[in-house]
Amino acid sequence: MADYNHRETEQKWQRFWDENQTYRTTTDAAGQASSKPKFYVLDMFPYPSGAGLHVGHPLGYIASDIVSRYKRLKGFNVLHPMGFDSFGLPAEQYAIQTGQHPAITTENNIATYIKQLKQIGFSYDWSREVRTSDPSYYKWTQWIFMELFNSWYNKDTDRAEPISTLLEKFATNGTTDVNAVCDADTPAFTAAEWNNLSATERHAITLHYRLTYLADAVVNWCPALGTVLANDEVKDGVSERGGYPVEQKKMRQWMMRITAYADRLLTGLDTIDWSESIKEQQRNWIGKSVGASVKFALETDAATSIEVFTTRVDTIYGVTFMVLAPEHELVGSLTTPEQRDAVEAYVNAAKLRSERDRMSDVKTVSGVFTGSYCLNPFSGEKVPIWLADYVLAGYGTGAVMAVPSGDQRDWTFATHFGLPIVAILDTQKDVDTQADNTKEGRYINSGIINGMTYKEATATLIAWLEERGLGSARVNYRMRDAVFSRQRYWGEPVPVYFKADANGTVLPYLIDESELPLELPAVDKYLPTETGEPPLARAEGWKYNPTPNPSPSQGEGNYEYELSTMPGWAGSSWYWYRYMDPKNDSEFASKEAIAYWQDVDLYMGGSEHATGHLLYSRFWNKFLKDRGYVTQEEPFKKLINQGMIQGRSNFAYRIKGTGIEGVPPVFVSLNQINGREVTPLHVDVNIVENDVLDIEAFKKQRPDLADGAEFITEPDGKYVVGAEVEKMSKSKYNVVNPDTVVERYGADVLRLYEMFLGPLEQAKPWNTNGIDGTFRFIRKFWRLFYEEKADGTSKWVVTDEAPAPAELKILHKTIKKVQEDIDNYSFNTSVSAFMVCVNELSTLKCRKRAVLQDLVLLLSPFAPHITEELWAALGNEPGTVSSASFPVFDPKFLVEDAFEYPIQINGKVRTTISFATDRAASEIEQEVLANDVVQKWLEGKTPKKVVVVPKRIVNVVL
RNA sequence: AGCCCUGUAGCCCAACCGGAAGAGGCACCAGAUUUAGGAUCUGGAUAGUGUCAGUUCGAAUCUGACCAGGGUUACCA
Repeated sequence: MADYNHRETEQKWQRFWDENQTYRTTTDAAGQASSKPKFYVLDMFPYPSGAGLHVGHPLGYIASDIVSRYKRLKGFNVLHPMGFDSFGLPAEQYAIQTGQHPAITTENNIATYIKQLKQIGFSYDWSREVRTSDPSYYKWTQWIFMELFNSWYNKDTDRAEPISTLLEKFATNGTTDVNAVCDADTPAFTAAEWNNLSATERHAITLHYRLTYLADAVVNWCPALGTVLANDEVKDGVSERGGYPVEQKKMRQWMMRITAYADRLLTGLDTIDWSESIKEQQRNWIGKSVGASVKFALETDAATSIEVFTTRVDTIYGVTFMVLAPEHELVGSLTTPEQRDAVEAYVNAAKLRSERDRMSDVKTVSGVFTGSYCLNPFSGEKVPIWLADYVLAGYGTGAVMAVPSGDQRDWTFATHFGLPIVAILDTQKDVDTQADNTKEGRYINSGIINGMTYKEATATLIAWLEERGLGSARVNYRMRDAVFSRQRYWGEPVPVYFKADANGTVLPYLIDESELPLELPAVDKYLPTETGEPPLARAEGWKYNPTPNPSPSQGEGNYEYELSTMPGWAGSSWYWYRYMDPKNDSEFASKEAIAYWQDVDLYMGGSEHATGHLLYSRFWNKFLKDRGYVTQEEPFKKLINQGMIQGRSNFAYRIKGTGIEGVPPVFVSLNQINGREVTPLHVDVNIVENDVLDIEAFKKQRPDLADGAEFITEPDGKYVVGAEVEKMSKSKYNVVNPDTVVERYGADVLRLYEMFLGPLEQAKPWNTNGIDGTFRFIRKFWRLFYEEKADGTSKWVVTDEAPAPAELKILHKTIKKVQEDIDNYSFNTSVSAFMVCVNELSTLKCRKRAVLQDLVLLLSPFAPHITEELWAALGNEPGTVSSASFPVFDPKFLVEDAFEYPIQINGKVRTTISFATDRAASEIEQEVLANDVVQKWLEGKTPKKVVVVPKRIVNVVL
């Protein structure tokens, strides 16, 4: 064997692993899975985009693969799968442009992905691969949808229950005992009333309770994409994908009652090991506010009142005006004839302002008086009612009791329109210059709460309100129910059809479970129809005919299916269970498999899913738990967000005034610019090495820029480029493809180098400059085993000699460090620990099998190919390095007899003295003070204090 | 505007519960080897930890304020 050949070796082992299914995880459904403890390592579901992987994508995969391999060596039964979230917009957009079926595009993209992933040597159990767009997978996504449809949320038991328990309650006691999360306009009725209803009437009522339901919702409609978007798919008023404008539109949509779980989604965060920033983002998204709702009756109509939500009911005596959202339903009836023109103008202007305008313009104060008044329930004072667009129709009740002395927005509004400002706490300061939202002090100008503290006042006011039916304590959430419909083709069909009863009322019904999966039909085009219906309306003859066959003569059958499809997050909200039992055709995963694997121990992925996927998955998981299908309340115990890998762009500098009409371009090297006016132009980072440009390659690649160009180089003839960190993207010519790196340096080097770049969770730029270091490391490691001879051949030099203490010390120091680092997900430091180890063993010329074999095992999670090769060369069964045992750290090899103490005088090191590690501090102190150097510094004085820290330092304080 | 993360050699990064600022890598310089380049080996130089205070015998580490960069949310009553 000559010098290490990574191409040959890596391909050999990748083939071996494939053929021998080395990483196949066996959990047999019988439950006797394995006596080993389980460990589930999961990477976030990738969407297989057409561009393939760039060098930033594998970062998290490498880290999770290291953990997987490490845990296997540590005796765990590891589940480490990979699959594809393969429904989605890009394939569909491509289909619209080219007419190619998205399934074909998706298939091709996945093939590229798998090829790239396999090249990096990941230990995925590919036999468990799943794809959300596969009918055998989405059968179960549809099944879960059906379960949601067949469930309601019982607030008394605080969990989801089958709809049957609700029907029982209706039949025995009507709505009296029902404490459910349901629509706002749900009617109340008695058991007798219920029992007299027709089947369709009953069905209509249950629709108010189901965890997925149809509603006319104001949605984010994106005309360019032809679909609605969830709130988390809209960024800055434009679509996250594509950046198209989004407008508000009322449409009939399937909704998910995630708000039923708001509180559990919030409290569950305290039980999981996720980064504080992600948890905080989820908390903000859920947006729980504890407060009260209060009714303000109208001055002219005591029967009608405006309800507000407030978190500071204690400030109610400071209310000097009321503000409604321009969309508020009472606006019309509240407006007096004198104000009508002004109000209408304002409401219309607000309607025209897009979400985006509103957001970009938060400074301008605007509003209009309706002319009407309501009454403060406590003081009975007249409160003028205004409209302003700083009040959001969608939050709380769309109305705010304005307390200018305590709330800055109210203060700004009051000041602008000359409304009164009344202080209500004796500690409030300068309410003439700004609002003061303190809760300290005692109330003034405040009727029944004068002299009370915040706590006393709040309790008193709420009790008073509840007694009179004028309000109550209330919790409000910012989070809304999630829109579940997408007017798209490439997604899961919703297993619902619509049927009219004798009176012509059309209601949704689930298809029969035996008919799952409801497969996506073929269509002639992937666009909405001319009448604006979703693409599925184009499917010829796509109608529901329940089995056994209905009689069409009676008007049965040929029912319309739901034409919208599910959103991207549907398939990814439960996929980790499918990996547990991916081929199961009778359940989404067997009870035994779920009981064994339970939950994900380590979840690796980007933080961009903070409020989308990670919230929806927790929601569905809680639902499945409630219904008894899964065992854990939270799906992902530990979450790590790998940092984004940014691009590092390179620039060539063209002197201004050159490269235009007849003037040939002149490029000047970075250090030769000397204040000249230059235009920086991106150059492909792949033709730059250590910031030196390959001029010939540049000319060839960009004749448009460099044809006939002159290059002013450094004195040594090199053209040095500039560099800047930017997002990795094609347009910036800074994309580095992992395939290129693997070809040149090998997968092991890529893996090591990606980890070596820096802390996993930190964002960092990709810079190929440093990769030579890890490349040298791998070869140096190889040379511990094979020595190169003068004639260029290599010789196996490992011996069976007993290792020396110094060698064992190096080994065990490394075992300890690597183990601790992996446990802390600090992979950059373990790579350098390996470098130290190999450097030290090389210096000692250590060839001992007892040391080197353990080192091979230690390194195998990071560099699986070379270690597999050496493991076999050491005489072990080929292909078994991943099923061996991790070397055991033994502290006895690290024991030191003596420690060289730095001796400080007043914090400055003046000398060092060696002491046995078991010397008592008092003895050390005496000897230190007797030391010549110390005596010299003492100058005969007695030290104030002597600090002796065992095995660290001695400090003599004068 | 709020919250979170990060500031250590030319660059990427280490330094545990405060204990001699440097482990590792890149780049750079010198030497050895080599026909040359590459590769390899040996040796070397460079920072006082973003700024200012505080706590301490002792601060890169803890606290506070500020500055810079990145992320995230955004009128939530």
